[in-house]
Amino acid sequence: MKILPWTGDSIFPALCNTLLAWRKSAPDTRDLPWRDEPTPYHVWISEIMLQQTRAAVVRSYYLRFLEALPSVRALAAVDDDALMKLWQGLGYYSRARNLKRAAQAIVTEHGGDLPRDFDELLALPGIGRYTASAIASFAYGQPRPAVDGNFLRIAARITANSIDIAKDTSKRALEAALAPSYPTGRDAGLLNEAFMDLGATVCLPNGVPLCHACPAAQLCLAHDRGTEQDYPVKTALKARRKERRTVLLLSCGEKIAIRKRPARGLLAGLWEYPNLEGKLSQRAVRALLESEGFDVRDIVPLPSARHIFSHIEWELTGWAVTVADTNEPPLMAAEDRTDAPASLLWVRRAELADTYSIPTAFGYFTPQ
DNA sequence: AAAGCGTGGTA
DNA sequence: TTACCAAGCTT
Repeated sequence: MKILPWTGDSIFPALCNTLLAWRKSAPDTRDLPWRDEPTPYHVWISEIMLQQTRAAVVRSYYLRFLEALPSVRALAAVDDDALMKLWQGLGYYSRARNLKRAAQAIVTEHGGDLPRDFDELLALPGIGRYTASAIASFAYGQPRPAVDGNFLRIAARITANSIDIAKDTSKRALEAALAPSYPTGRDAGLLNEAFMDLGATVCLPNGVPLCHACPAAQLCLAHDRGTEQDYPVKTALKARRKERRTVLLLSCGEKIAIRKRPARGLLAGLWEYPNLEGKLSQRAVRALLESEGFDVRDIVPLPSARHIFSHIEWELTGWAVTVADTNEPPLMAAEDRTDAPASLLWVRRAELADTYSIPTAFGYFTPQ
C-alpha cells in the first residue's frame, strides 16, 4: 500500500506536545478500569472490547470477563458457550472467537505471554494496527500512535484536511505522520489516552466540538477558520437492507426450543429461537408446524420488534407457540442454511439464561 | 477496496 | 424516525 503524506502534518509535533501536557495536567476522572493496571493481557482484552464499542458499555463486560478469565491460559481453555455468554450483547462476536484463538496461539507460540514485537502482535487473530499499537504503547511503552476514529477526526480538523477518513489509506497516512512525534515509555500511552480523551470529551463527533475547552484550539486550522463542522469528511455507508422475519417462541412444558446458528456469517455460532424469513400469519405458523409433525395447542402473538444491525434491519414478528411434545422431525432445519442443518434443542428456562448466548436481536422475545 | 460484521447512544 | 457513528478487523 502506498502511504501518502498527511497534508498539514507540520502541526503534529506541537499537537502531540500540547496533548501530552494536557493529559498530564489534569487528574484522570474517566474511571476506566483498564487504566488501573495496564498489563498486556488487560490492555488486550479491553482494546478488543472497545473496538466500535463505547467505554460505558464495555466497563461491566470487562470486569466480569477478567473475573471469569483472569489469564491468557484461562482464556485459551475456556468453553465456547461460556465465552459467548460472557460476550452476549456486546456485538461483533467474532471478536470473542478471535480472542480465544489468539490466546491459544500465545500459549503455544509465545509461552503464554503476549509478544512485545509489533508485527507478532499484528499476526494474532483479531489484532489489527490500532490494537497492536494500543498494546505496544500502553503495556510496553513503545512509540506507536493508536490511530482510531478519534485521531482521524481530530487530525482532520486540526489540519483542516478534507481527506476521506473512511479510506484505509487515510488511517495509514495519519499513523505514519504521527509516529515521528511519539515519545517512548509511559508517555507513549499517555499521549494515546490524550487523543482518545480529547475525542471523547471535547472534539466530539456528529455535532459541535467544544472548542472553548480544547487545549489545542490555538493550533487548530479549522477552528481558526470557523469551519470545524466541515470536518472530518467521510463517505457515507451503504444503505441497510430491510428484512422481515418471524420468530417462534416454542414451548413445551418447562422447556423452550433454541437452535445454534451457522458457524459463519451474521451472529455466527450463537443461539437463536427458530425463525423464518417473512412475516407469517398465525394461520401460516400453525400450518407450518403441523406439517412438521407438531401437536400445536396454542399460538399467541408477541409484541413486534425492530432490530438494527450495522448493515441489516430486521422487522420482527413473534409468536408464542405451545406444543404438546418435543418429539418431532428436524424443524425448519435447512431453511436458509448452507451448512449442516441445526436441529432444535429443548432447554429449561433457567438453563437458557445461564448457559446459552442469545443475541440482542432475538432477546426481545425471551420469556420472563 | 469495499463490504460484512452488533449494539446502543445521541441529535 | 432517521441518521450518524463509537478505543476496528477480516476477507
